Amino acid sequence: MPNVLMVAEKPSLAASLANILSNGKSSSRKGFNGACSIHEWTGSFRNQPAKFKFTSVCGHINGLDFTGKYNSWDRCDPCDLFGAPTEKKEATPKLKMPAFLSSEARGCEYLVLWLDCDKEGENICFEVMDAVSDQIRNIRSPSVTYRARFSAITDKDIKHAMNNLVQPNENEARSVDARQELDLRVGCAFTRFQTKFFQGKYGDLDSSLISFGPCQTPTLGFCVQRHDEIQQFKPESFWYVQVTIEPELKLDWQRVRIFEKEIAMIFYNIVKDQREAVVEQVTSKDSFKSRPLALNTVELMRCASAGLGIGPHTAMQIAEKLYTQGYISYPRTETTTYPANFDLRGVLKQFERSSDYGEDARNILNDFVTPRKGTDCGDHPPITPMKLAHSSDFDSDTRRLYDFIVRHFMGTLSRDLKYKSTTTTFNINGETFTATSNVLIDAGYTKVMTWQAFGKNELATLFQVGDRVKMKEVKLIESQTGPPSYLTESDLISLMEKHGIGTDASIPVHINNITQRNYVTIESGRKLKPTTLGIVLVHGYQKIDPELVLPTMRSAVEKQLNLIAHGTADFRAVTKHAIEIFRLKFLYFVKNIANMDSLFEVSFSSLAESGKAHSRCGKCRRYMKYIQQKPARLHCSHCDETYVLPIGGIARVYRELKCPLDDFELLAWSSGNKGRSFPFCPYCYNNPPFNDMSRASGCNNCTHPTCQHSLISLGVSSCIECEKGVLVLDCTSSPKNWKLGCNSCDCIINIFDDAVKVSVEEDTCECGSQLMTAVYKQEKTPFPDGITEKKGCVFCSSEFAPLIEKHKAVENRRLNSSRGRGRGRGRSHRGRPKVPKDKMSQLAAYFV
DNA sequence: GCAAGGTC
Repeated sequence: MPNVLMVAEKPSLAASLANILSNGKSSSRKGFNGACSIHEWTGSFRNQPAKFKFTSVCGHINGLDFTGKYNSWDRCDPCDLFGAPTEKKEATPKLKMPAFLSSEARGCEYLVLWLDCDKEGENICFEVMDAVSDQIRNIRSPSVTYRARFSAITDKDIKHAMNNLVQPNENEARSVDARQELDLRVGCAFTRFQTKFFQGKYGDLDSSLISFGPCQTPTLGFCVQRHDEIQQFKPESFWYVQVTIEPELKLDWQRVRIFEKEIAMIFYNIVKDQREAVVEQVTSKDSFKSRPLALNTVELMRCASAGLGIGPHTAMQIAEKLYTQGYISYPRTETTTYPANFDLRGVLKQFERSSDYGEDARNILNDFVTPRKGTDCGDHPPITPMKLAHSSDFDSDTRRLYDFIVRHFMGTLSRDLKYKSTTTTFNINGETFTATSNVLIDAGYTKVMTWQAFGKNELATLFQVGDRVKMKEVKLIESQTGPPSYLTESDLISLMEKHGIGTDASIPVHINNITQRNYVTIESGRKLKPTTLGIVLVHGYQKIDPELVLPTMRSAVEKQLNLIAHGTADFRAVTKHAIEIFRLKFLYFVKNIANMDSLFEVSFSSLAESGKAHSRCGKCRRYMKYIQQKPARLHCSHCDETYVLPIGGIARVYRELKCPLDDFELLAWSSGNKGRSFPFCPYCYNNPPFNDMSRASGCNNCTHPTCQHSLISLGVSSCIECEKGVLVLDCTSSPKNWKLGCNSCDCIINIFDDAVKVSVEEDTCECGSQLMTAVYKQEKTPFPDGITEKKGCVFCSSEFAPLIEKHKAVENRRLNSSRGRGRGRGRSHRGRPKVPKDKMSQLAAYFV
């Protein structure tokens, strides 16, 4: 019997598709990666009996990244990224997706791809084929691999797809490859360039990363555009005639308002001395407010933000949780219409006995209305409740979001809100005024969606044509137009959706990004207010190349990519062309960065004027400034050079000692009390002097043969906790505290408390460690017979044992040492490197 | 330390 492997885009879909195709007769087991399940049954394939295996991936198997040095910010020019080699890497290594798929494909003859029917899904099809090609022969053959095309997760649609299998569309898949490549190259090049440029110049930038992206930047652009409208807004005065009649009712003027005072005065004079208003016309009409469409992701995010004050990122996290706990259906969908066979009543019935929703649910069941027809995007059914929850099941936000989903669902099955609108027209000496009265006829869906309830404004009196109504007061009122408010998050989501910026799944990510990067802040009412940094960036792009921030940029790129998807253009040609355009844009941006910089200059303070004098520069001997804001840096304003410092912790001046190589004053970095610490030279830290010393190294990694702070002078033994580290004597807080610190991991061993001097000797113990000497004052010596100085091994000498803090770890090492010794000595990077005989020739070889 | 797109 042939074996057929079928793969869906996510575990939940594999389960429901298997259930449909097996008529509920599949058996399930968990896959070895812990995330995916396999559903198996026997059925028929191409008119013969076959064994089916249905499993899934978790989205993309691979992601795109640069190779080797192109991932380093320091080892390549951002401009090189437009031509740098790239490679596919496992998107989530811990899922072991390729290995999992390959293992499940063993023994299978056929592959049927049930990935989502969009371009990303088509791309994942080829990722899956690639992953199983070592198990299934001729994977590219149209009689081996099939593609199921389905537009709804219904019995009928899925079985129809199974009976009408087609082939995966390579063009669509390639268009996604092109998008990935373009986004990677453009995003990383711009991000690295502008981050380095501005961080190297300004001390008070409140962002450790100044990112650029084809989605996040236009998203920020929307927020800044509104900010600009507010800034440019000029209030205008206007006037209107306000008539109050008896009984107390203010009428609406047909001219609404007039922007010239003199003209407004003319109308005021016409009306002001009148005593009566004559009713000219009374018209009534029935009006409706539509019940909502079934709920999709974007609408859920909009409502959560605008109605519940829950941001889209959080809203989706909560929805995800509600989904995995079985309270709601799958929360990521664009579809706003219920499938034909959806058991709407069945869902409602679950709420019949609820104290919160019972009465409404029963009313709706008794007066069932067919829901409105929305759009079927062929992905997932709309978001609906799946089972009744008790309010004690959830925290406050979860409860509110669940309540919204339940009420929205019931709202879609309710009647429209119906009301009667009556407009009365008054004539006052030739000027027309009106009064409108709305009378509720049927609250409809607002009975459940109470926040949309109808604000009544029924008139106390009903008028008839010909009535003469007594006027109480006439006023000429002056007012001013007001500026628009900042963009609400809900407005922003709508704008992104309209311009095709991001997808339902990535919209919250982009909004989150621009807040995390300090480009916008979220104000009350979830309004997005751009920060100085956000404003300056967008204005800068507008000065240099407005297309970089235009919302149409994304759709223009999509248009190019669609040429690939439709097979009308070659993948290589389109990608090459698009990359070249952005490369030129990048070069132009770099060349004209001064235009953006002039805006930064006004808003931020330069490194030279921020920070405080700290330690001396080795080149000019002047004091450099210490900028503590992240990322911490030293800046020499005379040499106009910036040196980055270790992340976190503090870097203090280390006894005014100097690096023998470059004359820079040494600093002692410390991550905090009892934490890691080491001395370092700020110049060497940024520009490693030796080939075997990597960037961002302290003196404890320096192979200078004679400097008293180097690894050569102070290294004691290989680390007891990690593979490649060396324990180095750390004197930075001596004589208060002596310790051995690993130059690679976090391992710290406190030694020789109260000693006045500790040193590392030239000779070694038989265990391979360097011998050490500890000197104490007479009154504090721990050694017997009043001896104040002793030489020995921190691991082997019995009189040292009580003076070493990390006994347990040390013991472990002892146990290991006999095993590890030979190995350790043989490897040059382990243990303390031997001091070379000819120091000068060794030194010469080290210099780059 | 970078993008955007899937999804866990």
